[in-house]
Amino acid sequence: MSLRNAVMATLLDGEASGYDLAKAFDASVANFWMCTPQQLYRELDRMESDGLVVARTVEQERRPNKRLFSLTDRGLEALAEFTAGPHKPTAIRDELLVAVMAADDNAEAVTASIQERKRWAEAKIARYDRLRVKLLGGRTEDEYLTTAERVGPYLTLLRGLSFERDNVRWCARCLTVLERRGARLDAPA
Amino acid sequence: MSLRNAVMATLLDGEASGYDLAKAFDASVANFWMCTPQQLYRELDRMESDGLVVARTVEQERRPNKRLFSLTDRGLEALAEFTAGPHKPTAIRDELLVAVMAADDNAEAVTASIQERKRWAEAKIARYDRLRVKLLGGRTEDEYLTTAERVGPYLTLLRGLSFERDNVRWCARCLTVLERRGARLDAPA
DNA sequence: GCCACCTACTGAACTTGTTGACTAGGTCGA
DNA sequence: TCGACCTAGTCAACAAGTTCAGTAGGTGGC
Repeated sequence: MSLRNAVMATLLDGEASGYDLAKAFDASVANFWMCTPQQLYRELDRMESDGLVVARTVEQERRPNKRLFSLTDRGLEALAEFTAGPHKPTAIRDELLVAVMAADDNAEAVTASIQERKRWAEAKIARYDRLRVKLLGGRTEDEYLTTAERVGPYLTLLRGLSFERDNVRWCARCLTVLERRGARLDAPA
Repeated sequence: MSLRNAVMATLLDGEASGYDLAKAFDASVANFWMCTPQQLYRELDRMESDGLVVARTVEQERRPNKRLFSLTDRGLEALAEFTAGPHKPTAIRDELLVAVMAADDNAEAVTASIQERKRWAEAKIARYDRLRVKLLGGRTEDEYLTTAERVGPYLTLLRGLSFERDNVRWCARCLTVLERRGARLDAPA
């Protein structure tokens, strides 16, 4: 029931197609609300029939037509109601952490997975940094935060950034620990 | 399909009832794998019929009977297969972040939510710290990490700890930013 | 000139996850 | 002795999420 709110918050940036939303989610919303494109398309249909968004079809040449969605007043209202209300605690699902919990029986494989995650987090940091620079648009952060119309998307981006940086640090720590234990097991003093 | 792996990783600590698992999840696994008790009970039944766990019923006086589950060899194998394999990227769902993304239209309410989240994260840090002290059992971290039989659960605990500390920092930052903007809007120089 | 990826979706089947209510006795504090 | 919370679950209904496949033309590189 709450994917809609993430969609509406994204539509505050202006009208977008399902496809646009999928890209936007992939680029930054995924940090706090993961979903597949299929979910978006389905949810957008429902939201339209609930009157939260309206679609306008844009015919395109040499490309499939697209439907651009934008928020209605009802949508804005629903979003405001959501932001006012209480929020469920963070729900995380991370298979790597499950694997780490069981790592002691399979240290090598898990080590490889941690290394991969570390690289992946580093790549994500680079992408977020680029997005950040783009959002700031030449202003300093301080200028931006006091003068920009909206700071919400910037604040969520900061959360994603620090989450991934934290990930990198934690991965490094795990690697050190597992490596040392590996050495100890190979040559137990 | 992957809740089972979280359950099996938890059962490495020894046999447990559905109720015990629910508590264990609540205390620490929830950081990387959220689930409701109902999910656990249902999944345990399925795992039993798949031969990954065995149950032994313990009759109790003055208390409902319980079924203690433990890993079978098949379960251990399945877990090893999982830890070896590739892992899906982290999936996060956080309503507060959705609200923050839309915060610019409703700063006061969102500010309150952020404050609440901050307090909640601080409480969680305190609980994790207690768990950590308990796990260490008087040893220094270094001693523990080189000598303990299993370090997996400790490493995941560290991830939870740093996640919540990061949460607290981010909340504080958001509050500062929103407060300053609030002041600016009330008295626009 | 072929392969791979991009735009922009749609559909159906299936698996997971959530919510609420119910059972039933025990313990603990005011 | 009353209400609140703890142990230890079960059941049913519903909502949400995942997976796989398909459509169909366009663009870009080697």
